[in-house]
Amino acid sequence: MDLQVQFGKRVKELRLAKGLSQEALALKAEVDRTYMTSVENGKRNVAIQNIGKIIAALDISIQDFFTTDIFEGIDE
Amino acid sequence: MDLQVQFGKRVKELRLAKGLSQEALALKAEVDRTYMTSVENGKRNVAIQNIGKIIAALDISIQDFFTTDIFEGIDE
DNA sequence: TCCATATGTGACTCATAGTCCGTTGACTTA
DNA sequence: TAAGTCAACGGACTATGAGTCACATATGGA
Repeated sequence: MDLQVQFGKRVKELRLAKGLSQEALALKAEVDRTYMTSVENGKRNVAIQNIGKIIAALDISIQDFFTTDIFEGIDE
Repeated sequence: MDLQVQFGKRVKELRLAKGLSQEALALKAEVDRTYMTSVENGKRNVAIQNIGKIIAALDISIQDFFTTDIFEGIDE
């Protein structure tokens, strides 16, 4: 599985756990709603600045964000 | 401190620990030599695909890469 | 049925990610 | 004095990510 796909899955997982809509999270992260949609669906090769914004909006540390089975076994 | 700066520091730290030159790591990660320099110096807003390539070239898991004090306290 | 909320998609512009050519300076070894 | 390795930088270039929009779809409630 592609890393950008894994990233999207993780974002969606954490967003749903917080009971937020894509739009609410996008607002908090200061990105466009449709951009957030494509990130969650693994369509975007997100750059690290936006990764930081999104993780911060999820109220989780970088460490905790990446510490999950989703990121086991990167194909690349 | 900026996330892309923290990322660069972490890459450099792990690269030196492995005794690799920037060029050797760049070759392994399949990115440009000059690009690796600017990444380590926090000048690049690296996209997640290249983050994956670089971390893989460092022979470390995503989890372990981000589990370090360097990533404590993101300003964003 | 109508309306609001939530999500997804294709296309677009523009800034920049990333490559490839080279140079320079610091350091090391011969 | 070379001659080599390494890190950093720069200019020019191409590929692609950032950011936005119109529009579509699905759902649930009044």
